[in-house]
Amino acid sequence: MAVSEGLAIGALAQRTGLAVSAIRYYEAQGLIAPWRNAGGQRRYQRADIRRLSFVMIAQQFGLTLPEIREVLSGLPGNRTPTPKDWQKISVGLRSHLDQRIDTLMRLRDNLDGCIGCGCLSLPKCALYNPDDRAKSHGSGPRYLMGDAPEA
Amino acid sequence: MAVSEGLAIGALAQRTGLAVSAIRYYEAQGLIAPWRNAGGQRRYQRADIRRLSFVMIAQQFGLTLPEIREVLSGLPGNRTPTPKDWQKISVGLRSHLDQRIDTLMRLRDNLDGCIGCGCLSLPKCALYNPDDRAKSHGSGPRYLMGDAPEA
DNA sequence: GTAATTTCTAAACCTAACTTTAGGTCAAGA
DNA sequence: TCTTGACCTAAAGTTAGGTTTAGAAATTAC
Repeated sequence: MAVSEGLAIGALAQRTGLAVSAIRYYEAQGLIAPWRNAGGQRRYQRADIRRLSFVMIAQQFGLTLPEIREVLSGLPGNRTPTPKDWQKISVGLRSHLDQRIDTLMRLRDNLDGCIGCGCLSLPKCALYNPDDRAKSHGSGPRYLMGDAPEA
Repeated sequence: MAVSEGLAIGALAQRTGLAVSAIRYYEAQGLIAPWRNAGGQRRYQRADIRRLSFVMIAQQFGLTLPEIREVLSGLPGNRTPTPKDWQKISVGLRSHLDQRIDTLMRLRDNLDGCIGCGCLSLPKCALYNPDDRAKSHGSGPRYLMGDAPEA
């Protein structure tokens, strides 16, 4: 009944649509930091709903959890973030997204060229060296093109 | 010295830039089918260089290995694929790529709206329900939005 | 006051796309 | 022929992003 006992993890899960296990996992990854009540259970602020929403959106944009943590570190630590604060860090997302779109459009253009010439033969094909490393740490052949482990 | 003893796996690896282990893995996934020489070693056709190139390119486009296998099944099985054959299956890639670009552009537009309003609060935010399931089986919260396991 | 929920931690499991390791076989050059 | 380097298989390890399980403690509901 107290105004500010905070949300239990289950309640936060319901509000965000995330699984309880996912929320705990995000905490382990440093994306969210609840406090503990007397019994050792996690309690969250209402602002954390928004924080997790941001995490989910950033994921749709293709950011990894470490990247999202980085972006979130742009929020003030000493007070509840304002809409202005959120807008500020959202701008970073926008440029990330722009880059991804650029990359894909470049790939598409190259593919158009290749459909025309039927090449697809290495190393002549332009598709083969789209000169961006955007995909470098995703899936796909792990050590392709200079991304090899040391030694 | 025979004209057609085929490429050993190491040679194919060098031509494509793939790791030997990756090529064996692709075989296990049904993406490529070498024959065996008398000693049981894998031998490849020169056309397989192009086949693996296609695999790598399709991966950059975001296709999974099963999807790539599916696309490759559009090639003739009884003869070496011609440039025309490659062009034919490349068209499918083009539409896949178009979809991905569309999705991202839609996300970007929504983000622009959200930067304006500072919302990011569920479930009002448009970013939250970009009404496409493109991301559904990628990474991210696994059972988000109706993608739950049975029972 | 007790039963039913929630929550807790730690550790194991999951998928995709590979790599690494271990123990042995094949092939090519001197 | 002998030796080195390439190749073989099967199984285990890796990373990201979580989920599942097990056993115990806290909370809530009646």
